[in-house]
Order: sequence, then structure tokens, then C-alpha cells
Amino acid sequence: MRPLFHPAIEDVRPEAILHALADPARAAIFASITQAGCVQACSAVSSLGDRVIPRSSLSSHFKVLREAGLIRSERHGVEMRNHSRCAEVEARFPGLLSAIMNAYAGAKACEATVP
Amino acid sequence: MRPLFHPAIEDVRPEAILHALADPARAAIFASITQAGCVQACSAVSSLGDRVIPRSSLSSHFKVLREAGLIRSERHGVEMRNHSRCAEVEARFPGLLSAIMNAYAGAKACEATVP
DNA sequence: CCCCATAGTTCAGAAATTCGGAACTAAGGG
DNA sequence: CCCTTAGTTCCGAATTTCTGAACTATGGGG
Repeated sequence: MRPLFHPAIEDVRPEAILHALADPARAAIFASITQAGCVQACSAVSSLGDRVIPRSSLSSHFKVLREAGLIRSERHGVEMRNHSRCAEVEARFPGLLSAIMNAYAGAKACEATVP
Repeated sequence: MRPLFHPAIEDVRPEAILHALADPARAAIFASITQAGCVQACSAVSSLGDRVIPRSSLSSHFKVLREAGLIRSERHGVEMRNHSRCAEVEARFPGLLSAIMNAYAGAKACEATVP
């Protein structure tokens, strides 16, 4: 099992962040990690809404988020702890993450009125 | 040639916008259209930096931007006029587009110092 | 120490996307 | 008409994503 790679904050690319968050599943995972005080086990998000996500897919979603520079993952015993890097990303790209998360929240609220 | 489809602003999805702008080429095209007073022919962006973009790829890039709700395209004689829908998108997802464009601008400025 | 359970990763083939060249359509001259 | 310009469509190749199955790693009994 190769060690986890985390890009330095100055190596983080906007296109990688956009690509990572362009998938609603990954955006939801990231939102969950960020809101839940920065720690969330991988298995804690095994399902998302009504959709069940296979473990291999979940693993690659976390990998995409990690390599985009959005989260930091560390093995802690048998489980993984994921921390949001939102403060770092905010410093490098001001307003980006909050605008994206607000956009998703807004769209969700909007479609909830007309299901 | 089927007529061009433009989503209503309330049907615009955040994931579509992020996906569209996650490609640096499309982001550059969108920035160009937005900055150039909202009108830009398709062929005006036939190359981007040092990279030459084939016309079929350019056409599909415009299609992605159009269907994401980022631009409005209308045939005008032999050429196409593309208008940025940034005002509409800004109203629906406040701060999103400016944060994204700033992120790209910031990353570009940063890498220009160490080429 | 060995075995089991849990948590996650890796691999490989299938499915879906994207890329790009060639042929095509549309509009405006001459 | 025919030519040129501007862009679209088609389709096969290349790339990426998805996911089930097998694998690795860690901790806890017995």
C-alpha cells in the first residue's frame, strides 16, 4: 500500500478542484467532511441520499479529493481520518469553496420545492 | 443543423458549470467571451496560448459552455456570436464565477513567476 | 501466534467520455 | 452556380471513470 500523496498548497490547481467538486457525490463527501468538524471516516459516507456507492468507488473519490488538495487523509489504526483543507484552499483561492458549496446548497434547496 | 439549446437559468446545475470550467481551455474561452464585452466569434479563439485547438473540439467546447448555461450563442450571418450569461449566473449562484475566474488568474500569475 | 473482522486499496475489464480528422451544412459574395 | 468562410456532425481512437473481486493492513480475541 503506497503512502498517501498530498500536494503542497501552492501546487494545488484550480482545474483539479473544479473537477473534483464537479461530481455531486464528491461535493457531498467534501461538504460532509468540512461540516463535520474536519474528521470523517471513509465508511461514514457509504451511501449518499438513495444512492449506494461501492467501496472501490468511494476509495477513488477520496483519492480525487485528496490529490486535488481538498482533504488530508491519515491512517489512524484501522480507519482513515479525513480533514478538510478548506482553510488552506481559502487562503490560496479566496471565496472559491464557499461559492461552490453555496451553489450546490442553493440548487438543492431550489429543487426540493419542486420534486 | 439542429437549433441551439440554451437551458433556462433556473435549470442551470452547479455541477454542469464546474464541469465546464474544470477544463482550462474552456475556462479561457469563457474568460475571453466575458471580458471581450460579451461577443466573440468561435474562430477568434482558434488557438490558446501555444496549443492549437481543432475546430471540432472548439465546437464541442462551445456546446459544453452553452449547455452548462454559461454562454448564449446565436447565429448571425455566417458567424456565431457568443454572449456571456455571467449576470444571470451571478444572480443564481452569487460569487461563483468570479471566484473561479480569480482562482485561474491567481494560479496563472503564480506559475508565471516560476516557469 | 493464528485467525477473524473491519477498513480501505488495487487491479482489471466494462462502460462512458472526450478528442480530432474528414465529410457535411449554411450563408454570403462574385 | 461555385467558392470561401464558419461551424457542425459523425465516427473511430484514446482516455477516463466505474465497480466487482481479490488483496493488504490493523486490531482484537482465543
